[in-house]
Amino acid sequence: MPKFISIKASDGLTEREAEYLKAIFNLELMSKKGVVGSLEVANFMGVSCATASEVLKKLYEKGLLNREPWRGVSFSEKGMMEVNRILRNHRIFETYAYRFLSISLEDACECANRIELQISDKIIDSMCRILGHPEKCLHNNDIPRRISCCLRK
Amino acid sequence: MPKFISIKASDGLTEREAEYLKAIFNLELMSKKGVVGSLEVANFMGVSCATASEVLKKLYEKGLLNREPWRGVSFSEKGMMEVNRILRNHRIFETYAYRFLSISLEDACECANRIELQISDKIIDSMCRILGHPEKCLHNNDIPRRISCCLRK
DNA sequence: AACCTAATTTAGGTTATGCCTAAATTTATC
DNA sequence: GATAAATTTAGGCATAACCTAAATTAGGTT
Repeated sequence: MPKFISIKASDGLTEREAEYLKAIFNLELMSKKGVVGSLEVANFMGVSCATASEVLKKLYEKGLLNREPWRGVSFSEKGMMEVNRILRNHRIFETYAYRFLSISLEDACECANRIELQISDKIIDSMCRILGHPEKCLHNNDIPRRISCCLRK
Repeated sequence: MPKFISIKASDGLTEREAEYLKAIFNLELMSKKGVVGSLEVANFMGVSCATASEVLKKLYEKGLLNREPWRGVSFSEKGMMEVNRILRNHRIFETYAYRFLSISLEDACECANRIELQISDKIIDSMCRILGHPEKCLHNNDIPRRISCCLRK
């Protein structure tokens, strides 16, 4: 009879895996080929190629990435949704903290990084509504919408 | 040259260790003896005595608990500060989410549990100020103060 | 004082994450 | 077609969180 129920991270994604997803997202933006290789990920994350390769394989096995071995990875439908959810959480929270809690840009961003995986959809949607469903964050990046929240005509 | 700096949890406390700290806090409140034993912790956390004992020892080694072997543990100065910080974060966030984000009590509490370790002092202090430095949370528990924030005369 | 029991601790083992180096493999280029 | 660069596999290591089984200790009983 455990009286204490432990809280799990989102979707069986570890903190670290989420960081890799964000790395891949950034690299995909910059890259000309439509695909991201393990070396790029390794450099970005500061780990060895072997490690990067393993992680990419694992994220593929979790259905978050498409993978052509020896060529590279790209986001699957599911992976794109996941990374969008994380980016949305980050950017809405950051914007809210800046505008309503008088937190500096850097501090807001730093804290967003730490909670973006754990914070609940309901809270982000509420912040989003209060902010008027903004399209851009403070760094002028797009804020992904959630359909059930952002029905801005 | 890592371009990505990973975010660490507070004070080298793992998520799980923080849960144990909160368990000990609750048990200390309820207990008549001034000390909490491994069996109590084990039951509360839903783990074996052996596991509880190990964790208590580790938290002692980290300076968060006083420990009299074969008798039990209590909070050290440092441990009390840590658990107060966590409770403060939880209770301020929860109250803010309920009052300003129209989140239900249960949802607010559930999310507070997930972010209480990661959220920054600055954000909690800001929420605290906006709430007018409340003394009690929604469950009518005391909200620990931070000196630099809550100078309520 | 010796005993017994219940609580506690130690010892040794398991699984999963996240990393590594070194060795193989494939792709691409000259 | 050889060779260099990128990628992957194989095998290892450390740490977190657990476990069971075996010791150890404290406290109450006779």
